Amino acid sequence: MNIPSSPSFRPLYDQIKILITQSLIAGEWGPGDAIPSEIDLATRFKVSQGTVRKAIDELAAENIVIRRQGKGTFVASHSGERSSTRFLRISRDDGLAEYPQSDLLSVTRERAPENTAALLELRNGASIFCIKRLLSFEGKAQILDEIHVPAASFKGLDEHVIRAYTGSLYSFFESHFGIAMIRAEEHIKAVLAGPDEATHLKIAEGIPLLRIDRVAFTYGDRPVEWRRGLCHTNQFSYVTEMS
Amino acid sequence: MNIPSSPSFRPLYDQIKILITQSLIAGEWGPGDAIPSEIDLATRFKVSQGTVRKAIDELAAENIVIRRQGKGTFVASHSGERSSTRFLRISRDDGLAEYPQSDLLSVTRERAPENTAALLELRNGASIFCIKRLLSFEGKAQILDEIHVPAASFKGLDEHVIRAYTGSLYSFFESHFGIAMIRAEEHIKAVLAGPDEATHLKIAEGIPLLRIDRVAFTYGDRPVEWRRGLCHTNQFSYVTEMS
DNA sequence: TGTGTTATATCTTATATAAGTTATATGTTA
DNA sequence: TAACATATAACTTATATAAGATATAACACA
Repeated sequence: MNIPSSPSFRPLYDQIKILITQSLIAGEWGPGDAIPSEIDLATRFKVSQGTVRKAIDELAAENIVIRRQGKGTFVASHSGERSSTRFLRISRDDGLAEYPQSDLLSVTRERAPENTAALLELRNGASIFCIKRLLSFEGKAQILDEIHVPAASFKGLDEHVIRAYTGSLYSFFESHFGIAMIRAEEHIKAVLAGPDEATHLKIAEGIPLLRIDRVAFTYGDRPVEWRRGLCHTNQFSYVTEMS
Repeated sequence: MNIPSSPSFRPLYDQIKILITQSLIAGEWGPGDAIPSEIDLATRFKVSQGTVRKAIDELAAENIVIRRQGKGTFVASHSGERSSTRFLRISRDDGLAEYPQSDLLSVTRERAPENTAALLELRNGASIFCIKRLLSFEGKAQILDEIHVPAASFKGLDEHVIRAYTGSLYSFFESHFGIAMIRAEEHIKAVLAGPDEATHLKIAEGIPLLRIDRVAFTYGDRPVEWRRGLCHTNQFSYVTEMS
């Protein structure tokens, strides 16, 4: 029990939310799975259905779970048609965002420099994987990505397993490593294409690009990926909404 | 009443939400005002407090109203410390986002070209105001803005009234024209500084800039502003979050 | 192929208690 | 008396429970 007004006071529904999140962390239910019904959870946690409901409502608002009337509540996943573009904010100026073609350039194992280690909350020099890839829309290269993940959490990752997988990278992370990305922060700047970008994106040096830095988090706000994307925005835009 | 399963079926709380929104459109309560208490609204709309609560919950989630325990529920406003940076996604690489200094360059009355008219849902050639300004952080010019609003909704806008106002532009729009911005969509590209940008931002031509196109909406998803910002991202980033 | 059953989330109402805010009344003290 | 502190009351939203009706989906079975 919790004493109201005590410094550590949390409403019941918030405690339930934490308990559900802990089960997600523990892997009791994986991405795509149905979690127990509201009534079952209410029984399990010895609270009313309404309290469970409020907890699930908040998790649904954060896109951690998906509610489907009549079916149940499911752990959010990056697999599936709609989910694959959930974290992809680049779309064609004229129309809709289709998932791009991904071409793997390299997968290397490296030691995390200070900056990367700090962002991923690792110690300096921790082992990380660095994935380089090229995203193309309709055959035209648009985004050059450099993706860093802690090796400890992605054991067994190499070029072959990535190539063998068809689908988005986050969907791959889910199915092979049980790591679900639920939130990301991006910092965007405008930069000029250097020799490397020019080669891969088949553009001239000095063309302006978006440099999109992202830190992605899994359950419990644990950072598990840092990436830098260089994006050619000739016929594409980075789209976002605010309120 | 509403027949469930009919094509136009809306849950009660959603209908209440629409009614509250209509009162906002009608100006029954302006930005910063308290709306009636949940119990008062429940009486007025002849539904239970819980239903009103759910409607207000959603409006609060959309940042249309702000709930304050013990005080009441207030119409969201761009006035005030925290609110002024609500739509400002540019922040210093090292730290927090302070509200920048604004230097007005010009205010002109123009005829909306096709593109602008479409975005603002006006007829071609409709009268619009065009505001040009420069935003500076700590004395350093960073963003060159070109802002377009329909003249019909912003009667009496001119250089003098803008200059006379201290505070954010959206706060000004609220207090002088009763127009509250509640949502915005942005499309971002990387471009090169041209002569005009170079002059105002005090940079060389060819420096990469973010080009941020925004359409902002008021109650009922009515577009009332289109702006293009050109932003120098040497020491600043465009920051965004997704989930 | 239907048709009913069951399980799920969703919606609506009702009630009660907790907790934050403000104004007012009531002291208490200088 | 005047200034200040404290208690109380009245209002607000926030939290929690309960119960019933409805919408949607899946499945068993005739």
